[in-house]
Amino acid sequence: MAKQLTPRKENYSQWYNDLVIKADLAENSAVRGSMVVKPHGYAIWEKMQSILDSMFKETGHQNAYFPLFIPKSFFSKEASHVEGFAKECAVVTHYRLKNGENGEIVVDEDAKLEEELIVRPTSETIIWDTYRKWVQSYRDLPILVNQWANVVRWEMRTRLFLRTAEFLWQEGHTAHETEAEAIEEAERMIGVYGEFAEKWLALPVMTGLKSPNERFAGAIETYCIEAMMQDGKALQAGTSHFLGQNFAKAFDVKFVSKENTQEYVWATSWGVSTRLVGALIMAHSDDNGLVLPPKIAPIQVVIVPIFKNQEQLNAISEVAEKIVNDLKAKGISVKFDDRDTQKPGFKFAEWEMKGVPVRLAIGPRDIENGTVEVARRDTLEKESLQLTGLSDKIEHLLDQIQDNIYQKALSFRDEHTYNADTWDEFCKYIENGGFVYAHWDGTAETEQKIKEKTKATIRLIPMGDKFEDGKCILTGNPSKQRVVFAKSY
RNA sequence: CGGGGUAUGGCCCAGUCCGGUUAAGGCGCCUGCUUUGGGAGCAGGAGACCGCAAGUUCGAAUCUUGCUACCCCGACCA
Repeated sequence: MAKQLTPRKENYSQWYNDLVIKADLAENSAVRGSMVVKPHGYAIWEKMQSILDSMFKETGHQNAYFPLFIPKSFFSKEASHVEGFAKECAVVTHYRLKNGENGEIVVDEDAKLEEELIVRPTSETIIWDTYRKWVQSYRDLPILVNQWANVVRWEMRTRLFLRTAEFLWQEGHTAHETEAEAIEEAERMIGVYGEFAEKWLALPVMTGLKSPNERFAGAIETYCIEAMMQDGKALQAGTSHFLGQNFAKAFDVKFVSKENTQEYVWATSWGVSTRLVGALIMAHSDDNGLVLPPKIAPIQVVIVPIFKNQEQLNAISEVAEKIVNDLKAKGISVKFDDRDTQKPGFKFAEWEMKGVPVRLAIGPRDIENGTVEVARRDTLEKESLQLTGLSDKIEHLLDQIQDNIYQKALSFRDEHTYNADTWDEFCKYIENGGFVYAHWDGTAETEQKIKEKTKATIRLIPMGDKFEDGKCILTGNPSKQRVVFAKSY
């Protein structure tokens, strides 16, 4: 079994800390908790972006862009929203620097802004202020808009990928004529996230509702997908919120209905972030580095030539180029690593660290025999294959790897998912790490007490038909449904 | 904001208690030769005013004082 991959410094392997991402923190506290996403890490994010973006468009959404800076006054309009974010906002107070007395650069106190600007922690406020101007009639609805952006949350403690001060994400913000339509939208989008996680990231997720404690600031209902990492902890991988009319009322977004009455619009918002890259890493990696599901891997196949001299390389290149063309024709992304500055063994290790799903090695021996050595990243198995029909086999192999990675994560999750009916059982399961289905009396106080005693929180309340009478694990009060508890990131 | 810890070449770090030649080692980097089917070997080389500021001293990485930054644990959180 892979070692525990918690994002703590003592567990950072080279691949995590240096190859995929580097937290090049400046000496200065201003970039505390920010991250530098290096090219390979960013390529993974770009791939996620392009897939999600097309899924959004298939469900009728369009992209737009709203400002980075939000006037402070916008935040006073929705009470619970500001309460949720006020403690972690970066605030712009001045717009100019000047030379100080010792040749230092100092803030020019004369250049103080009349109204401070908030660097967006999320864009609800500025978007709803804008939507007010866009909506007059039911004919203007729905508004189905998504934004790809960076946001800043001045967290007291940061963790690489999982909780950085600045992160990249997408945030969808929709406005609807009816409550039912908005709820349908929120549920549709959590479904999109779930499908994306399972089919593309090979990441099994549970879908459900957040308890009131864990709900998004300003939301009526928060839907979420939760994934299990290799240490048994839960990671919230995406959320979708039904916002009711809270923001419409706060920002006065009204429309004239078919019946000629003034109505407030119904809203949703939904988002996923670069945290998904962290999820991918922590769910699938092993001691040799990343294990990328083929569908999300920026490079799916790498070809490493083994040669002693230029003539050998030339002969190998000829074969390799044909393979490259065949694979590209099938839409498979492939890299021929013909660097002469590194040895083959080094390249094997390096591409494994980067998680490339399939590696082909071609040496003089293969040239003679008309073969290549095929190595798969997920199982580290190697076999020698004939050149004829190779690209079909690789195409098939990529599918197999995708499926195997998913199945492995799924059985891991199943093996670490329990039903608990007594408090002792509950504590034991939580202690060992994993998801625990248990009865809860539905009160915030009980949830809080359980958190204090065990560090476990309610990750989600399952939706649908899994109702069952029982007694709360802590208080013994009646409960109609089991909820999922786990320790989380 | 509470509690604990750390700061020495690009990276990991020894040395600090008990002050004393040129600040040690490993990784990485550069050059040459030999190598190349799982992270090469040997030889040579470059690279550090020891976090910042003051103080004590003939002499400070080491002792004193102040400051700053970062890390870990908690509250907060995608």
